[in-house]
Amino acid sequence: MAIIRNTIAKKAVFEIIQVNKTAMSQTEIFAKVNNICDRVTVYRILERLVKEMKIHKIVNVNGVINYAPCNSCSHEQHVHHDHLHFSCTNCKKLTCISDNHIELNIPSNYQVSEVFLTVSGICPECLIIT
Amino acid sequence: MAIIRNTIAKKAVFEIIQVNKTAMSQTEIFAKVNNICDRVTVYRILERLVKEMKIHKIVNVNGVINYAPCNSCSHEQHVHHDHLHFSCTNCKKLTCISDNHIELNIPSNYQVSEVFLTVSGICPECLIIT
DNA sequence: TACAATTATGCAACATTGTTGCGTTTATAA
DNA sequence: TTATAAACGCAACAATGTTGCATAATTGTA
Ligand SMILES: [Zn+2]
Ligand SMILES: [Zn+2]
Ligand SMILES: [Zn+2]
Ligand SMILES: [Zn+2]
Repeated sequence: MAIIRNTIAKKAVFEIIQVNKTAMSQTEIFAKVNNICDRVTVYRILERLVKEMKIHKIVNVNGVINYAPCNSCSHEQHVHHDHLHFSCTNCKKLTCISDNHIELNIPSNYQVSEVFLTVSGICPECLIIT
Repeated sequence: MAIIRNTIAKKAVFEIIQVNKTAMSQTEIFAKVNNICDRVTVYRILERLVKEMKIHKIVNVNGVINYAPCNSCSHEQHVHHDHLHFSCTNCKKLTCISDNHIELNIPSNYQVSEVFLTVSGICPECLIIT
C-alpha cells in the first residue's frame, strides 16, 4: 500500500538538499523553504525521504541531525551510507566524503546495520584561509 | 591556575560512569546520583571530566550525547578516543569497543582532530535472545 | 468530472536535552 | 582560620524534535 505523493513542499525540500554542497540541519532547510510549509511538515518530509532512501541522516558531533542526498550511499547488504563525513570545527560545514573506502573489522558477533563515521577537524577550504 | 576540586558529586558521577559497562546519557547518570546534586551540576561535572580527559563524549545515533570512561582512549597525537562504538537498536545500549583497530585513509588535505565512529545494529547479547 | 480513500499539512501543545546568569556555598591552600 | 576561587542550586531560557487532531490536498476509479 502506502502511496507516495510528490507534494510541492516535498519537492522543494528534496531540491534544497540536492543542490546544497554540504549536509544541512532541519533548521537550515526550513530557513530555505521560504515558508512554503510548516516547520513540522519539514520534519515529516525529511522522515519520508529517509525512509524512501533518497536522503540520509548524519548526526553531527554536537548532536544535531543533518541530512544529505543519497548520491553515493551504498544501500546493498542492508548496510546503509557507509561513507565518511567531515565536520569542520571552523566553518561548521558537514560534508559527505564519498570517495573513500572504509575498512572496519567489527567483531563478528555484532550484527551491523548502519555505519556512522564522522571526523572533525579543519576542512581544506578553511586550511587555505588560515 | 585552575585548581581541580574533587567534590562529592563529582566523585559520585565519575564512579557511576566507571562502574557502568555501557555509555550513559546525562539523563541516565542523573537518575543514578540519587538527588545528590542538581541536574545542571551533573552537566557541569561532565564537562569538567571531559576536559580532564577522564571520560569521553559519544554522540549516539539519535543525537543524544553519552559518556564513557577513558580507559582505552588514545590521547596521543591530539587524536582522541579513536575507537569504535556500537549502538544496539534493540536494547539501546551504547558500548565502547576498544579492542579494535581502525584504518581510515582520510584525504590529506583534511586536518583531523577527532574521530567519531558508531555502528548500529544488534549486539551479541540481543542476538542470543532472538 | 466527481467521488472516495488516504496521504499530507497546519497548528498548538508538549517533551527532551542542553545552556546561562547570578547569588550562595564549599573545598583547598596558605 | 581565613581568603579565594571553584563548585553549586535555582530559575529561566533556548534549541531540537514529537504528538494529536482537525483540515486540506492528491490520486485512483467510477
Ligand atoms: Zn571549514
Ligand atoms: Zn553522507
Ligand atoms: Zn542489544
Ligand atoms: Zn568510547
